[in-house]
Amino acid sequence: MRYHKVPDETIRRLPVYLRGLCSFPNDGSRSISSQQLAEVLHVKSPQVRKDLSYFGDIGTPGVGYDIQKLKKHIRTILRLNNTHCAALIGYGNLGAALLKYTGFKTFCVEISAVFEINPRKIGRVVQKIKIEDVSNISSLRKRGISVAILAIPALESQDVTDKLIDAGVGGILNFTPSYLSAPTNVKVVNIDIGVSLACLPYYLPVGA
Amino acid sequence: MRYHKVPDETIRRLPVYLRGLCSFPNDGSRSISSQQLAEVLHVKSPQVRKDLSYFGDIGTPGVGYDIQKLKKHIRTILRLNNTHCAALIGYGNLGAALLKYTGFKTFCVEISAVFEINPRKIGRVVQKIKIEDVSNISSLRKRGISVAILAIPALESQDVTDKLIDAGVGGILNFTPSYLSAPTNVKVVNIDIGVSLACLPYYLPVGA
DNA sequence: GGATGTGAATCCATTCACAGCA
DNA sequence: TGCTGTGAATGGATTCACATCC
Repeated sequence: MRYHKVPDETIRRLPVYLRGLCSFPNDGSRSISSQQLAEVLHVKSPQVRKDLSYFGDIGTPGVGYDIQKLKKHIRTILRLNNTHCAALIGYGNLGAALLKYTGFKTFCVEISAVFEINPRKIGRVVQKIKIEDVSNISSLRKRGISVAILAIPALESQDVTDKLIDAGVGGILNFTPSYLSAPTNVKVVNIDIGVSLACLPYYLPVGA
Repeated sequence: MRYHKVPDETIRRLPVYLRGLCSFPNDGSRSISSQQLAEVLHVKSPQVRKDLSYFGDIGTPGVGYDIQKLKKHIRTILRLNNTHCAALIGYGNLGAALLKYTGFKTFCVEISAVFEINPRKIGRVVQKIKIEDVSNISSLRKRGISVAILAIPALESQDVTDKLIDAGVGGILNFTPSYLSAPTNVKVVNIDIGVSLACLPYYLPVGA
């Protein structure tokens, strides 16, 4: 296929496809069509085909996609072949929940370091991980950790972000309600829980 | 302004604008321009203007937007004038964190009921709320609760969703990694934590 | 002068429709 | 025949540029 910039939206759907494939019976047929996959995930089949086509000819015309090969292919694209270690910044209510969250396993991502500002929490061992002072963030580069999850109060978010960037972190999952300023080579994905909830009442039928 | 369908993206930005306005000094100038607001929130100023223009002439040419009036206006649009009560389904790690989450206050949304499947948790009182059996979900309609937060395992998600819809819930914030089938008059907003994290490695510089 | 509100233009993503291959 | 891969068409949302109004 000729060169095309891969849309962010496509990248975002690849993990969804991967999870869909993982939940597929491994024993039965070895192949799956774009239509079958689309049906399970509630997306359109041309979307699946176009998304995958950005990365070369992965499927077989007349047959479909080999399930195992497709899984491997998506993992390779997303760089999820070998386990990624992530740093969790902030061990408050949300941080603690994220540390126990099991939904990262499918994607071979694992939280392997936890940082805190609160001195009372530093040094505690949680889920076999010793909570470190945020000043230790600078050690992330030599520890090979380049992904971070930010679950701290908004006020400190930019300070800590700067530290993360200094430490060579290239991807940040931001749970704070702040815009994080970062260079273009650092990817920030925002999850704004408050905003997501605040949208709902708008859609309620009038009178409810 | 003539009739135009309001894009979902616009609705999603309104809470962001609202939060931005709330953090603005209340004492100083009474007005704010689209440019000032855009700067704080890191969006483009024509975007702010177009978003707001969907709802009539809110601003004053040559002056800007009256901060207090704009806040009130956005709250009215989003139906956030009076406090909305929300039901939390699932008191696991994530559910517990969400119950303590303080980021809903800005938007006048408050969790006022908690439901669980696990009998060991039912009856416990957390944050002054007594955890109820999921079978009680049917009581939501007469309790005037029409928004729900779903933080349960994927397996049960559709079953519980059906219960919520039966109970008249019109908006669901879905933290499960499943597609929820719902009628068009029920709004589902998805937060897929695993997928959001799984996207990050793709953007890392090669070799990292 | 200065900032809004908005049609027009642009950009981006989704969907279609079909050529080409197994 | 059946399904992929893809250029073309469509559909939406963002951005521009300017007429309009305080």
